[in-house]
Amino acid sequence: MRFKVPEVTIARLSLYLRCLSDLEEEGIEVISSAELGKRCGINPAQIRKDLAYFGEFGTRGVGYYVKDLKEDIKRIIGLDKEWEVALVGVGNLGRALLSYQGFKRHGFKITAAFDKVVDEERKSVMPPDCTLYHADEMEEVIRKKRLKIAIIAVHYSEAQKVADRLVKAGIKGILNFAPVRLKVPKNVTVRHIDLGIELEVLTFFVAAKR
Amino acid sequence: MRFKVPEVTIARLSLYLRCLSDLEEEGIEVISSAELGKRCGINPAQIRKDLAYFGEFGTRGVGYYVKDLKEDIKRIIGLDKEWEVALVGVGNLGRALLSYQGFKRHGFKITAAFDKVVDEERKSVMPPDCTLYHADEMEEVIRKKRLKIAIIAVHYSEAQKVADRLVKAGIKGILNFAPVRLKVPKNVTVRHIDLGIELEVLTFFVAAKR
DNA sequence: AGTTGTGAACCGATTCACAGCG
DNA sequence: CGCTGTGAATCGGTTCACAACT
Repeated sequence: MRFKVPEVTIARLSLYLRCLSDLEEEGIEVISSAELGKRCGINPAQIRKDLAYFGEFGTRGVGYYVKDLKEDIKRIIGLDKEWEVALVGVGNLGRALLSYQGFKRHGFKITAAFDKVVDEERKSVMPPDCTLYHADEMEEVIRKKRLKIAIIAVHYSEAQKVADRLVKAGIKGILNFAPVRLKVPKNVTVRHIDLGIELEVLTFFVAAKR
Repeated sequence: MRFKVPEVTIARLSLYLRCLSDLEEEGIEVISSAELGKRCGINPAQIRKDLAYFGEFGTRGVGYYVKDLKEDIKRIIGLDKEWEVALVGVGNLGRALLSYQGFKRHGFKITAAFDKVVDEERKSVMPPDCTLYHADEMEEVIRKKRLKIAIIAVHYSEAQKVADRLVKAGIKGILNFAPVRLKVPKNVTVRHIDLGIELEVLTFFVAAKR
């Protein structure tokens, strides 16, 4: 890609990808940006601009070939191979993530989980391809397995420390569920999922409507 | 408030709130926007602008009184009272949310959970103040309890139907974990948490760095 | 004719820079 | 003097509108 691509563009590509999968299942082979836009609630010009960051994928006068565009977007995002992911923190949230079936569909697999406690209960919730390690082994396992993406699901008081260790071990992308803004080098990407903030935003708009 | 407030502003207020709580615990009584900005990684002018939507809270030449500002922001967001929340879907994710302790700290309490299946296993994971109802009772319970905020944690194929029912029952704010963009009337606020998209954004930026 | 790809216009949010005030 | 509050400048992303192309 020639220029800096905004994160929202990638988020939308991911959205288009899902929509294209649906279209494929419905047996639709060609789609215009106008129609795709209607389906996923995005302005058609926006769709064309998003794709333009990466090349030309459409046929003028026709539209986009669903199957081709789907493959192209997969390749752009980097979903043409499976990604192994590390999970740090096997509490309630961690367990929910471990049993979340959606990951596989997207080509992600949690292959290593870390916790300060390694007991039978936790071991029993591990899916087939995932091993539970003690937190002390984090750097070693991540290096050995060459993992690049990690999910932080620990208490917020630990999150920054965990992030520092992950980065040192070679992790380049972090999905953080702890309610703290992690500080990481710029060559590492972080996405924050903060339930508190989400709920408070809702609260404000609900409370305002009166 | 005089004008339309962007959602990001509220998200940041929520962030400031946390930071102010920390400051309070540390015994710091006054803080400048510059210092607060450094702490939570936000430009100081941004902080002042965000607050300016709602009034004047600082003292020129001094800064902001931590305790006062904290209370003011709480009041602005609508956190001066406790919010009862409905949860739809008691699968893995739903259970994780039920046991998530962070809600209380923010003044949220899940008081009603709904699922198509009402069994002993599910009942056993209910926290003290929360009752499990059959999905059929959704509208009735929400109306009776006057709930305004709901969390959707059902399969994506059900999510839009659930949303429609919630809106009809009087819900004004929805936190949606299902990977579909919900269509709701404009007087209803939706926040989407989409793990697939988050991971794919990470993937892109990680894959790009090579 | 129909739809893409894209420069130009637009819009909203962020940052700057300073006047205003304690 | 120092820091807030804010108008003006800037930036980045979205939408428009049309030329280019099939």
